[in-house]
Amino acid sequence: MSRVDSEFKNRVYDYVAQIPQGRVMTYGQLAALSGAAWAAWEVGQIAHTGPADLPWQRVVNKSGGLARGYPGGFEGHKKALLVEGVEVDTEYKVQVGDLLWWPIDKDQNSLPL
DNA sequence: GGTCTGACCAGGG
DNA sequence: ACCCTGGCCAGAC
Repeated sequence: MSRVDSEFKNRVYDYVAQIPQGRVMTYGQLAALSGAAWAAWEVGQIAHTGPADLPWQRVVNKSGGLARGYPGGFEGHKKALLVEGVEVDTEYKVQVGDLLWWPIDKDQNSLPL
């Protein structure tokens, strides 16, 4: 069995589904939370091949950069984010420092899962 | 079966 | 700040 099994995938799906509108998460973050910190790349593949009804536009890379392979390319990704009220600069990046979502409530220090 | 690529990341030069 | 490398894995040829 592979080290990145369907369990990992399902966790990624769960986390992505829980990202609130207007916030973002990173690939590495999702990978680490799902139990495979080295599998950030896998998360990208999962995003590419996974269910289209999940808000993949809320997933960006560590620098806030958008995804090449998003349907419609950078433009498509940018548009999808703008609809949600997320500002995207001319370099196709978002302010990840302000918008990054973390499933742990920092104030209450509790886990929603 | 080997080899290459990829919606990535961290570290070193 | 840039470019390169190693890491690890799944899919496509």
